[in-house]
Amino acid sequence: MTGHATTQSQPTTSYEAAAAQREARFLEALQAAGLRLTAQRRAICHYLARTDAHPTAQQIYEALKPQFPSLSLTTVYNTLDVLVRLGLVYALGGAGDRAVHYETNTEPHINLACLVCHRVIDLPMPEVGAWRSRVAEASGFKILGARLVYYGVCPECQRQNPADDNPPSE
Amino acid sequence: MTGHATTQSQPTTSYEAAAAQREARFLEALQAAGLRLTAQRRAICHYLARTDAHPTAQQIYEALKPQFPSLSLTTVYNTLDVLVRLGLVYALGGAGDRAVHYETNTEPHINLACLVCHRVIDLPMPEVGAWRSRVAEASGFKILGARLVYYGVCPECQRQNPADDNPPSE
DNA sequence: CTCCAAACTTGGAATGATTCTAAAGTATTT
DNA sequence: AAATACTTTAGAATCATTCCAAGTTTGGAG
Ligand SMILES: [Mn+2]
Ligand SMILES: [Mn+2]
Ligand SMILES: [Zn+2]
Ligand SMILES: [Zn+2]
Repeated sequence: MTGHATTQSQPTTSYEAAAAQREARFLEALQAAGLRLTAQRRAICHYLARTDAHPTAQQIYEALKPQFPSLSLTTVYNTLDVLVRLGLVYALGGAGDRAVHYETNTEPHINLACLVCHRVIDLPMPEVGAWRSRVAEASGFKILGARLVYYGVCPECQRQNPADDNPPSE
Repeated sequence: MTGHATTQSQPTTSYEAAAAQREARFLEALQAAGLRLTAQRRAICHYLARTDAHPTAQQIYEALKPQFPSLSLTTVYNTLDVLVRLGLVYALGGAGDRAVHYETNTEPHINLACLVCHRVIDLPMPEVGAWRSRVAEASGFKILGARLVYYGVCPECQRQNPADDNPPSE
């Protein structure tokens, strides 16, 4: 949408277009699953469609609370559960903190979790695309999501703790 | 060891030989890290070197408790932390239960976690071997472990709950 | 061999993310 | 409008994991 394409679609616009599309996919899937599109669910999908930060339930809650004071953390958990069960969002597990980080980027990639600063970044990796179906076929599993994560210490944190050779474990 | 090789090493023997070798690697690494080889750590390494079941801390504790009544769950956690920090064991995260499952198989493979029965099985995948270093190089991360997991429903659990389309999420 | 300090283990208490529950709110259907 | 089916919400309950203080064990110095 908004595809003026004067010379090239502006970064901002193209980003928002992609986000909107992703959000629409979420909402359609919820609807298709027979669920209602409540304001809470919309807000959460809106947020998820626009982050690449692998947030925790708590982070989503805090981000939305100001604009949506009645929102409850339980609803965030419930909605994430639904989205994970529909395979729209992946549950990645902890990153040094004890909270589950969620992932909305279903493009083939590997995640890198820093056990020190608890950030998770993406590393594109097209080869990964082939695995899912291969794994499903080879195992007979009904696959709902993936957790493709390498964990360790990011470059920044390595610089800040050159001596410390003992970061937390999970 | 025990390499009689009458005609071929017996399955049992070869399995035990591999396990013993893996255990030795654990113990050597602990020692190399300047840590003491206590009876508790030995017991835990012995157990880990011989399972392919991706156990939780609690499961390890319960398995060892009868033979080692004084063992404490805290020690199991502490030892797992050490092993994870040394990169000898990987922390895989939950499998439908809320507990972290640990992994001792450092051969390149993908894990499949069943969200219903909470079992995790291995799927060999040699290609995976190349990533770790590739990922490290591309990102600058110091990598300590991996969590290469697809989660869903195993064939057995699919059979038992044919109708149920809604397994738990994490 | 004896003694000391450092390294370890242990049981119990504390933490805190996630789950559960019951009550109240909202949409949908009759 | 009333009944019904879904949802949200606040607060309590869980329970895996972490923290802590105290008691043990270990390796080495003397
Ligand atoms: Mn990602
Ligand atoms: Mn495995
Ligand atoms: Zn970091
Ligand atoms: Zn199963």
